[in-house]
Amino acid sequence: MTVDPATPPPGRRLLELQRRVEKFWHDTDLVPRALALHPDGPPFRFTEGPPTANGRPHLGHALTRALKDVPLRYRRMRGYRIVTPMAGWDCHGLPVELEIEKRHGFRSKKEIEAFGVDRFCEECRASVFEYVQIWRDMSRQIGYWLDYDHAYATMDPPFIESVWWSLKTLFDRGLVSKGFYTLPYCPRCETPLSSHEVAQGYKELTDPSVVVRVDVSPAEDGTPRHLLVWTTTPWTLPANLLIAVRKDLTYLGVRGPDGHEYLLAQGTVARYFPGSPDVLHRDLGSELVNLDYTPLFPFAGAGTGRYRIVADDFVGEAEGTGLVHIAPSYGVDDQRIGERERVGFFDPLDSHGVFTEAVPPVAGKGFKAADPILLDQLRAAGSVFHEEKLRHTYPTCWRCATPLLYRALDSWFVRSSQIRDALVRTNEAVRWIPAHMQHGRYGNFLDEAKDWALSRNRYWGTPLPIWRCPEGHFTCIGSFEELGRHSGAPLPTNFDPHRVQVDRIHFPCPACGGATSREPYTIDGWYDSGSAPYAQYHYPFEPGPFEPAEPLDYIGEGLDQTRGWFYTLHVLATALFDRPAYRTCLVNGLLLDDSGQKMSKSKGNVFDPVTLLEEIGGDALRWAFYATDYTESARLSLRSIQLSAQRTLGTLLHVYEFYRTNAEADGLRPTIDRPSVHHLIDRWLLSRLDGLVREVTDALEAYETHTAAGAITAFVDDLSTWYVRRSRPRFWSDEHPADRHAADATLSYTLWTLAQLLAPLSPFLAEHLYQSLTATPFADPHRSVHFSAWPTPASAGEPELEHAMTELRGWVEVGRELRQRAGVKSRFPLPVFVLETETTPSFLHLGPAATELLLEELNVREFRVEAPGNGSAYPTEGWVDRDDGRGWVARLPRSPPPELYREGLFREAMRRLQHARKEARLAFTDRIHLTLWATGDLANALRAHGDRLGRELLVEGPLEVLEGTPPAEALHWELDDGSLAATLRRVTD
RNA sequence: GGGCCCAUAGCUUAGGUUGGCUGGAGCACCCGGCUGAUAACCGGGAGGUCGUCGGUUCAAAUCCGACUGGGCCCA
Repeated sequence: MTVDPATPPPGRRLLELQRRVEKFWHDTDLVPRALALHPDGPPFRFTEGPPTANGRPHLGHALTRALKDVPLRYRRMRGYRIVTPMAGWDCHGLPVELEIEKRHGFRSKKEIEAFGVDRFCEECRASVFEYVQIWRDMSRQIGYWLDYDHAYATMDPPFIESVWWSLKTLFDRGLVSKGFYTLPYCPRCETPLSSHEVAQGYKELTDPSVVVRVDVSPAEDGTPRHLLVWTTTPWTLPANLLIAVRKDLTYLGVRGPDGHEYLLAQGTVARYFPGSPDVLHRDLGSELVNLDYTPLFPFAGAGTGRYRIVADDFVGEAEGTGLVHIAPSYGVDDQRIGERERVGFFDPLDSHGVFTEAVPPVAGKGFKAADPILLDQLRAAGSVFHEEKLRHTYPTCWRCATPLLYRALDSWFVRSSQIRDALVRTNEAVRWIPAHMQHGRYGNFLDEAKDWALSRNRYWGTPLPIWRCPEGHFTCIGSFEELGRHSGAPLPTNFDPHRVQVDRIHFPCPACGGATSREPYTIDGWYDSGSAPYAQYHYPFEPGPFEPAEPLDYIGEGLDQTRGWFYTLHVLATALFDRPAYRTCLVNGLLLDDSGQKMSKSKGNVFDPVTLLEEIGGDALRWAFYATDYTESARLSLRSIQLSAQRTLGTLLHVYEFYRTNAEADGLRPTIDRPSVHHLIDRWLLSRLDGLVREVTDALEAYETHTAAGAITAFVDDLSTWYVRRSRPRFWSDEHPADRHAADATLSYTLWTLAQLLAPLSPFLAEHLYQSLTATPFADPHRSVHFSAWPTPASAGEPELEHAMTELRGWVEVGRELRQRAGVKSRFPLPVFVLETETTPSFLHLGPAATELLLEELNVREFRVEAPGNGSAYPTEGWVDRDDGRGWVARLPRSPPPELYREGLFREAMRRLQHARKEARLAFTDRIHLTLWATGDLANALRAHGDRLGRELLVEGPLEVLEGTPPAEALHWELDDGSLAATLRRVTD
């Protein structure tokens, strides 16, 4: 057997073995068989958070999918039945509609309606799965095992019917109702959005920041007086109906440069009047209430015709002037105050956010475009007191990036605020990872749970199943059968509950008999995905694994789902079943690039996971994700990803290659049963291994993937750099076949166990290792690491042995340091290593084998422990020492005596000759003819150890060491003590 | 303005819940070694005000408070 001079790098080899493993899984149809394991095992309930398959996956999706996969694989190996590993896809909503709008160049709903809502929806349906193949490929490459052939889809009629069932259940409990609410509204999509949609779209924007002056009646002495009012949305000024102050704030009347008097809150004066301006008046806010002012833009039909100051506690001094302009149509507080003061609403924008004729100066202008025009007009009128630009985060539409506006609208709601106490209570039963989510970010959010804006004025979504008659009676429909019953004829068997079909259905109002029509809304797509735990099984219409009393055992998604899926699952589970939706919720942090910036398309710092996986493979990427605590945001660069693969997985592959090379040479079979071992280092390794099994088990029980990976990394390092390095000669020694067998069995058993521990973490490498350690790799479709049971520790381990070994390794380090200081290479044996101490080193209790290990590692002939105080026996010239100041002094001679020096020289020569063998591409077993030329001490050294040299280099016939001039074709080396030359020829039989 | 999280070497980080000997690793760097794993391996060196300030304590990276910086969320 020859050594392959061009072994590919670990990254490449990981990818190659992944392909081999994938082929095996594919050819044997292994994945579905693995997913169906343990049909009688205890259930482990899980629901896949459905991604939207009409967009490409990004790296964050790969992260979440890898992390979600680990507990599922682990539980399966522990004998659980996963209920159920069903993939799922989110199909409805604006993202899909937008793609179709783009395709046709539509810019408004009018164009969609002209095109035909039914055709539009058909195109939406057809495009939903545009990228599903890329998603499946990505999931396969990252090793995220789900049943993709039987995935649920939120647009499937059975899914929708379950959603209708849940809506009706909530409706009957009074938790779904219609009202006038101030909502974030996208003028481009012409629909309101929910708070969790808004959360996705905050952006840095620059807006005008303006303080306008509003006239009030002059002071008694005739000095003109003005209120100072701050706004960043000048376009709302035409809709102003009131100005608010806070009762308990002090307001000052300050003399301006023009001599006029300006009113503003005391705490804000410094912001607009530098120095110490004249204070003409001092009033409490309560004294200003009911003061009339002259509106900046008085428009017919607006308000009550009287413009006045009111009081409200939401006013503060932190920003602006402490006087707040109130436009009841355009803000949550504005609406509340407007309703309280009974001034009505004035909303001069149409559904596109364009001003109507009600505001002539800007009629036909979009609300944002109106800002500069209105400002010009105010400047011309002398009403602008102060202006600047303000950079702040402002909500934009999460899909089309249009700035949103808050406006009061008629819409349908889930009254989640009514069940706030229950939401808080059920959250107490959730185990959040990280734990601070429970009462931190998520808990705080629940404490202030607002009503959930449910209806969308859109087309492609689950239609709201509520019909209304002219009298205003609402009928909520909870099943297709019920709808058929109401309409007097059963629905067709292929009934599709989307618009427009469902809009065509009318029936007599059960209350008054009037003709009903469906409320023309679709619902928030987050309601669909929040329904997945029951709707994926068409609950309650078909028998299935869903049990109303049982939360999911586990879900996992990114932090961005706090107000998204985590929330809608929770609201629906609490409202419908009075329990949490999930017992354990894994929340992973965001991905940042190597400079700590959030990865986003606009910054151009995103990795395409598909390309990345093609290059480095799933295990390498997964291992990069395990490098840090996933609950915190992770910095990733291409380099860091490649490195983390190299470190543990690459080293492990090398260890396996080492094992395989030796085992193959000897025709040995791997041992997968735990060997009974006697050799010290074998016992040490198996004790370490038992400890590792415990550590990894504990970590995976606690969902601490990174801790499990870290423990494996540390173990692989010990395995490679101590066990294998220290045991190497045992693997090819013919002198002690029993010992050789023990080493072999220990290593193969260890690799076998490692394969199982790695199965949840790096499923491809684990399978490769496992298969390679069987007699017939990739041959038996019923053998897979992913069918195997999770390993259990075979013993309590030998902690004192592990501890003593650690100490021994510490003395090795000290010894090496001394060697380095003495300037003696490891190849030159030294006579003794002395430890001066009162305490017996613990490794001495392990018997002679431990000392032997130390002697070999340090290449010294004797280890001696002496009582302190013998220091005088070691004159400083001949010795180097290290005193740790705590009663331990280590000593080493500065140089070897002549005989040992010659042995070192001999080993120097050996090493070069062995290298030459390899260069000549000889197999370990090839015998050679060898002639040497050497000078000086070197020649003596070679002659003195000629037998050994001949034996180890497999020299046939007599070994000659000549003096004089070697032939030109000989190999040639210059050593410290003379030159060496050799001719070397393979014996051809 | 409010909330949550984070801050340890140039970079990635362990340790922190339970305060205690000289704060561990890996990558990169410099020097050296090894050679039946070879695009691998081993040792040594240099590199740390453990973000800043204050408090508790015999003793603080660790506990408490404030601040600064970063990230995320909300208003």
